[in-house]
Amino acid sequence: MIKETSSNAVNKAFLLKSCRINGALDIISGRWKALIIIHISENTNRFSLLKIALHSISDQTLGKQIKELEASGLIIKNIIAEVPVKVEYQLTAKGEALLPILSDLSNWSDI
Amino acid sequence: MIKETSSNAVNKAFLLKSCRINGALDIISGRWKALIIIHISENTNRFSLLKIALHSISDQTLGKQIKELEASGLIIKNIIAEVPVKVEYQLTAKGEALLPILSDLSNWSDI
DNA sequence: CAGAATCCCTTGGGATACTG
DNA sequence: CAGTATCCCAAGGGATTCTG
Repeated sequence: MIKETSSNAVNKAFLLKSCRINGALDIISGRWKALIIIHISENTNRFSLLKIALHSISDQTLGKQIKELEASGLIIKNIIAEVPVKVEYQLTAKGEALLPILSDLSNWSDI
Repeated sequence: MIKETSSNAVNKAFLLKSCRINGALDIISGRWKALIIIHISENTNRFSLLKIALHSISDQTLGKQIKELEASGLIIKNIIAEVPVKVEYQLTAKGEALLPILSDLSNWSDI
């Protein structure tokens, strides 16, 4: 058994960190995901509103990206039983927590 | 001419911000880019060292990602005229500025 | 209105081999 | 050592059409 040196500990921590960063980037690096999150945070929170806001997106693509964001636990959908049916999306706590990071990224790209 | 209402101003600012976020994500969302930046920041700063650190990467892919990071202004290469030639990469100020954001992302993905 | 089904096409990343 | 050249494949995203 190899003794756990501090170097090993650092490497493990580093490895873990690396994995998490890639995971995080996987979650938000879809072509529209960051934008969708920002829009929802500003109450552009319905399918048709998002479609207008992201004017060059197709139904299909918007649907997919929304689904993936749901699966990642960043947004949840509220189905309001009216006729016609109405659906609103909102950010989860995790989704909210992403907002300041996106803001940092936006500022960073100005450097 | 439409008068510049505060609503318009907000929309413009929002649009600008959106574009920047997508630009930022384009820059760092390559499969290996965040990892390469972190490794270089910890002095894993040569082609062969990076290849070892990212053990499942091919020469070709590593070369491409490095080139794109250079083109984005996140890293620069120092060619040291020895025989055989030696090349070291280092982060630019912009590259350095990305590190805390990547750290935030890493922490965020734990939520 | 809010999507799902199907089909298609571009692109990112990988394998292998070669070079200054 | 530090790459480049060529070729290839899977997958993400788009267009169109259809539905509860």
